[in-house]
Amino acid sequence: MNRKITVYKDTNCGEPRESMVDSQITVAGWVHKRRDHGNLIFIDLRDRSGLLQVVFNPEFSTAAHDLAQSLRSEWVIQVTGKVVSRLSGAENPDLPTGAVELSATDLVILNRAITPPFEVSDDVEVDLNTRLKYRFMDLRRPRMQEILKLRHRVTHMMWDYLTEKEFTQVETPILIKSTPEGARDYVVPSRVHPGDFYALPQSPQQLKQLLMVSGVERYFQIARCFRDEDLRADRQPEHTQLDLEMSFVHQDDVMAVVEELYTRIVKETVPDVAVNGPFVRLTYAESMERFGTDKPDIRFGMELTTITEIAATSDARVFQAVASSGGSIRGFVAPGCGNYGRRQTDDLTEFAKSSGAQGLVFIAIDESAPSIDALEDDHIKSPLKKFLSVDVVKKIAPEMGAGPGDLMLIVAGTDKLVNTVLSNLRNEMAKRLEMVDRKVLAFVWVYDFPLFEWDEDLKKFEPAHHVFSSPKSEHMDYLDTDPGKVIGTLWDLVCNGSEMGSGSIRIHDKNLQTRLFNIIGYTEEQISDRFGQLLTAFTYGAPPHGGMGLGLDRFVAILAGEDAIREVIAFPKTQSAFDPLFEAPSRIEDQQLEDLHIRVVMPKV
RNA sequence: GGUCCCGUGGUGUAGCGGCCUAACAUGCCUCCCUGUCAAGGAGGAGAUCGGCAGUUCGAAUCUGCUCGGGAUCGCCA
Repeated sequence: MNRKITVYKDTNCGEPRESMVDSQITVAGWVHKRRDHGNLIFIDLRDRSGLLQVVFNPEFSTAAHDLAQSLRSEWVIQVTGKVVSRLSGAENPDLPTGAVELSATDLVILNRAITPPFEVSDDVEVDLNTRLKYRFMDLRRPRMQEILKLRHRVTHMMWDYLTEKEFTQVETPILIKSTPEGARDYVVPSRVHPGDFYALPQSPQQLKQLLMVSGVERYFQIARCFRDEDLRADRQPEHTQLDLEMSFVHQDDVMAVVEELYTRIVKETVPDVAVNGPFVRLTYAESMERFGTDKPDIRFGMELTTITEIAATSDARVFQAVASSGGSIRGFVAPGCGNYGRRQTDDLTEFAKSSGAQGLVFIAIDESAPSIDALEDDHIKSPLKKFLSVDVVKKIAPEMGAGPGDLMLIVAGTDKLVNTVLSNLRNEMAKRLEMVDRKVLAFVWVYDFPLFEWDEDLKKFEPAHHVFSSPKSEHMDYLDTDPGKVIGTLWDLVCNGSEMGSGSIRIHDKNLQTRLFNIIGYTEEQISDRFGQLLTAFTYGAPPHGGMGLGLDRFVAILAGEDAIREVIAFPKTQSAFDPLFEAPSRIEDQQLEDLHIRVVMPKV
């Protein structure tokens, strides 16, 4: 053993094995646990590689043993000694190093620690505020170390793979210009230009398109993006995305790159998780029809069925009214839930209402029913039973694919509402019925999104995705006649029901881009102020190009099996966008404000 | 901005109108202990129950407001 990792240690705690018995080693790390037997002291020493049991025995070194008595949790020490086999029967099979231990001859205390706020261990549940306030301690936990390493591996593979594919990484500025559409900007005052502000980028969108005009051809960046919007489990004010853009490509070229990259990452980082290949492809229309959402979780069935016409033939007023007003009646089958009691169905109704539904219609088919054909009145349970004849149920059930013992869940209303409610309800039922296989990653490309969405409140078209996406060439005519019908060359990558990223083929023509801005109601002034640089660039020879922005935090969270992205971010913020460790945001000095030409006006209480 | 859940020694929980001058586990401190690894044994310190106001003879326990955390709707091109 003649190696040296650093001046402080030549071996990592997690390394010693039987084969190293009799070697003289020096390790350094944190006191994980001490067990003091008086004349014999055991220390579990921890570094990032794992745990090693160190024994202080006065027979080998009284000095080290005496000093070891003072050791406490989380002290930082350096120990030299000999690797020895453990006494027979004293091995610890739970520890990779459990067959051996370090018989200490020298102990150096590198630093002491006050009593930690919580134990550095995976099995203690600690209040989130405390964890974040002491994030430096929280990150010592093996699980958090593992996540940090996982995240590193993912970004490393992105660099490697994209480099292999001849992408160039380019950094774009963090101080850019506010373009106040979409999310709220984080804003930075300028000292040099009184009254003027920079904004932090919501994404490097315009910059990467400019890089395409610059002839970079293949660009990527692990880019930080900022949005001043309310937080969620899967949303932080700053998040990281894999941003990439390619010239001379069509949709399939971009998808191929991302699909290969993501598949490779999943296979290498979480080999025990199954990933579907090739990724499923669904048009937006098909996804909405079958799942009621543009981010379908396809790990389970329970797909939606439309029964507007059949349901309208029943005596149920709700159904008749919705059908005649152009709404839809849709539902899905919860298999084996025909025996749900009042409490369970009430619960589901409540859930549906919380998603915006007026109500939830369910039809339960008793499992004693011999078949749907032989269905009798007694076999049916439903709040609308009075209005649903056996004949109507006999038509609805086969249409929806329900059999004896099943529960049909039906919602009526506007298309949008029905889809929202049913897709939420479908995910909820999958959770309740434990139909979700956590060892599966089901990737879906959802493509052919409409370019615009009609905003009922503002009475105008809004970009459904973003303003730079190219309309399908065959839909150009609709731009003037019926913008709502225009399909864009834009797509999302979805995994297990969450959006992992979105991409599109961009517009590279000034006139077309201007037409789109006009459709969503931007004035000439707004266009030149916010997008002038891009439009100008387009007049100097812009190649056709397209690309994607892919959420890194969500991807790592999915790989790690975490629900909240804050678990995969080293220093995240709380739901009120506060950092308990630094206590940011905070007041600044009056002098700073003065330098920035800023006066603070506090809100009235 | 709305709705819901949570807030008790360092940490995690119990208590949910008087039995609480607040319990348990763990951590912490002192002492004992040569084979432990959830070490063990003996002893000890430590919270007025997020804050404020109210109801009540009496509040950790009920009510209102407020602060903080979380989930979610709005929002997030």
